[in-house]
Amino acid sequence: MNQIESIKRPTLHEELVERLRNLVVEDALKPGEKVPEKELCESFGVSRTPLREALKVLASEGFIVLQANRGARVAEVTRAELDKTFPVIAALEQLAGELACQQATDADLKHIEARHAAMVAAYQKRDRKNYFQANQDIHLALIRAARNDVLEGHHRLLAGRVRRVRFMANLSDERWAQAIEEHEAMMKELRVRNGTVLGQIMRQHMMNKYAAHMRAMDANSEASES
Amino acid sequence: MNQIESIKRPTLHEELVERLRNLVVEDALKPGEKVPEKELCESFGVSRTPLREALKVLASEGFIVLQANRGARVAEVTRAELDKTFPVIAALEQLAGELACQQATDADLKHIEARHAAMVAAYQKRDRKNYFQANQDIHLALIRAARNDVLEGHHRLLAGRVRRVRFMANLSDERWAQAIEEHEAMMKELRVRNGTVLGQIMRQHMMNKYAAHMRAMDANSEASES
DNA sequence: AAACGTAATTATGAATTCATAATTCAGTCA
DNA sequence: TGACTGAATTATGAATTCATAATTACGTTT
Repeated sequence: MNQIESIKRPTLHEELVERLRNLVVEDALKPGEKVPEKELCESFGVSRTPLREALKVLASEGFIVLQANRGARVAEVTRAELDKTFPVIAALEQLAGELACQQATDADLKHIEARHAAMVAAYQKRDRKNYFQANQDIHLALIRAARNDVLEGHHRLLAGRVRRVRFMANLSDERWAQAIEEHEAMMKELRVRNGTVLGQIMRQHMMNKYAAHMRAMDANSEASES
Repeated sequence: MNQIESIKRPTLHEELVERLRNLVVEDALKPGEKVPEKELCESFGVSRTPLREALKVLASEGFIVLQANRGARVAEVTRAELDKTFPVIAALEQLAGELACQQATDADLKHIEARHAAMVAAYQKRDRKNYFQANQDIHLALIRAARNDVLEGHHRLLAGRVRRVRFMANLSDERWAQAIEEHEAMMKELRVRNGTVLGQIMRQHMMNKYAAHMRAMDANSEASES
């Protein structure tokens, strides 16, 4: 009998890790804010034990910070931390690009082509929402196509840490156009399965994205300081 | 008043994470083995609560595997997993090499030179123990010199996962000589702070190490099967 | 004797309880 | 009035307790 659909009743703490991480990534819990242990227990209808287990895991993933006897706070995403994180993400994306060219199935390529077309269409309509969605799909699909779950896991963690920043990224027209060009170049290399070059482009693409975010952040903080 | 030496009394579960991880990495707890919750509690003199919190963290780091209602087992390090892990480590080492050339202090360089000399000396005496130690020091120092704690953290996790394999690696004479050559090449680039090339060499060095391990493993399993 | 089913035991997940560190707040004194 | 002291309150870390799932042991049946 083949696994119909293995009945998975995840344990409470696993469920909680998922849901709490979403609260952080989705920005329902704001950076620096205290994680209200008691209220979360009540709203989830669980006792403190599994919730605290989940907090320990979230802390080891870097989403929250534990202070002994002083509870948990949502980790701040500082400029310094972004400076450390983006290069690592970029390096992983490079590897993903290389592996994807070796490992991707025809179905993978087809799917990525489709999402790429959708992304370009969204760009032409200046439809930010669908652009972001398609963009994210493409990056995820490329990671997946690399068929390396260790890579995928570490990438997901790091990407989660900076997701908030990506959300608020209101990209400039120039950067938007440049991003599209970079994606076109990526598709070109992916089609001929040139992993080395695709990897290089993906890495550079991520670093450009990073630089654009930093410029936007600096501009913002200057504006608010004036 | 400047922090004299902030009194850090780590919480029990933090302490436990450290010590349990060491048990796994140092191979005191063997892969596939059940993690004896009760006995560990007794030997550490703590209750189940902090120990189980620690287990959750170890699981999220991939060192152990939790099965609902069936306890924890030490994660197996399968061939498939090594195939996934080494390329990621290699990619991170490449980044480390690049950053180290930008960020390393003179003290860093001096320290690495010293450890390199010690490693070569150990090689000439065919002193495996000191060779391994110096080798590990060099890799760690290069990572540290990159001054990127996100990179360092992820590298440490991944390296921990495969440490066991590295231990049992009884490297061949040819591979040993080749490794020394690669290290010489690394030092050459580090001295002139050529990050791009150092990164490439470090990545390739790690992949060669991986290939050597795989050959050794295959040879071993063939031998035991015959 | 082997295989199945059932009861007893054990181990696990989660709730609760307990001890103590941190915080709040009231009262005192400068 | 404002800063400091110390009691009261709250929150946190850890131990204990409880309910239940999993495993083992045992007896029955073929």
